[in-house]
Amino acid sequence: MQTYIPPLMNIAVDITILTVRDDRLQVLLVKRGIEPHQGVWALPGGFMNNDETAEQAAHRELAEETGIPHGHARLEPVGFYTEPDRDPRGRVVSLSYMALIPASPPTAAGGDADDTGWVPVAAVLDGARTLAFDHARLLADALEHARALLEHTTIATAFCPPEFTEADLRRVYERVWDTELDVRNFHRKITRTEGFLTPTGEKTTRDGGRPAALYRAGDAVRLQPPMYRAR
Amino acid sequence: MQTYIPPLMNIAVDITILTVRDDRLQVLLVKRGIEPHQGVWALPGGFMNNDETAEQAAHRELAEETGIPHGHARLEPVGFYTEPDRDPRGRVVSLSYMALIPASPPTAAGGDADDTGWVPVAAVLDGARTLAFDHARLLADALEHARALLEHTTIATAFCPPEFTEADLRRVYERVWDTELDVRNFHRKITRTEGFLTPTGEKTTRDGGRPAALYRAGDAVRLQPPMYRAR
DNA sequence: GGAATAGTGTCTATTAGACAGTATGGG
DNA sequence: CCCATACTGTCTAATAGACACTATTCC
Repeated sequence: MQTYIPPLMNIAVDITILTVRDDRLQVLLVKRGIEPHQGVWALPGGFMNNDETAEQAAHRELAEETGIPHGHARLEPVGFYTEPDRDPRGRVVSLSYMALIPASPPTAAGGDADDTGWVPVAAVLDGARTLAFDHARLLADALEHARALLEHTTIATAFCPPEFTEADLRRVYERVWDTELDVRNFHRKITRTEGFLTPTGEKTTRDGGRPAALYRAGDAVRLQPPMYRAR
Repeated sequence: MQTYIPPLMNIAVDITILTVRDDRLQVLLVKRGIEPHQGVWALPGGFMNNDETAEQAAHRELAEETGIPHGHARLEPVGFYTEPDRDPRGRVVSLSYMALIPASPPTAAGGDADDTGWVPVAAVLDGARTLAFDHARLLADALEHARALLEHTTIATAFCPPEFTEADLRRVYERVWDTELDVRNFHRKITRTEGFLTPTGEKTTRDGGRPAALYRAGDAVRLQPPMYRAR
């Protein structure tokens, strides 16, 4: 029996960064600077180096391409993509991560603002905006993953700034699930789930309208029982 | 700017095959024939070839190592494992799949029976049985994935033979979740969930005891509302 | 007082959880 | 009749779903 030499392949990490901006769910994209698909929008990402984990690679690429500093996004693994012909350069397997971040962070503190932008997720899903490679599928899968996480975990607070109101949190659910929720039932659910919210005692200041109570994310990670999407 | 050459790596697929045998949850393992970890039990798997997807590679390795024919196991992707030092031979990224199969299939129709065996999952989790590489972690993650799938999908029928009884299905839940379920509440849940079960009209024949009605898996994939594990 | 936003209470319907007795077959 | 296994009904508790009014602040 002769020695078997296993094939070598490139491994990429691709990251779907989602946020709620302008009351719409948006995804952070970068314009590709090189072929293939030069000038086409794509998910941020890149090849994994030999001395790093996939998660470290994802954080590094995020910092390089979009200016999101290491550790500012809590990355959730989504899945892997292995079709042999998914990259015209040759065999590339992609590992996909997803993160939810609050609206309006510095989107390009280290990246190039011209080549980094928020795009409404709906524009990609309905085909109005084409992405490079199979990134539209990565995005769709990441979105479904995010939707499921909102049901079973308290991760929605990761979409919000450190201090947020009930309405902020509700808008996250509504825009990610693309639905409208009953204000009163939502209130009951999030306030009666132990550890979901920690009241700060502070209130918003604003022009017009009653000030809203501010909350911080609580300790709970699981949402049990879950928050249901439309049956 | 000089041309960037991305690192090349080996990609392995590893498969966690679970079944309920002898009223215990068991996992299909193979004894490694080569270094590293020669003679140690490991999950079936191997390196991905250049012209196949990860799922095709998983089916191929299953057939080669365990005799489970291509397509006889419905493979569910679980996740990826990328720590740089997880394989002493060098950089190997593993893609993990899981499948649930009925008890007592031919375990080694194409594999070597001496090197293929069922091991109680509990023996691995409690440390009584050591696995090669980080396969104990892959198994633990795959098990958690299976447990969650049982909650939200009708996949438990995949553990059962084509025709099965309520008791068969209940034992699957009980052994995967490692819990005891109330017979009556379980009956209500599975019979009132549209599309979970299709009655065949047949009954078991057996020595002693009332014959049980036989069912086939229904059309439904999602279990909505879910079947809850202990709160 | 008007505009804008925040914050809740109640009734009903569905489902889960707890619980024990009857039914059917073989010997 | 005894044994073994299958099958099911009811009451209660928890939670989701539907629904509308009051509260607070700014102008």
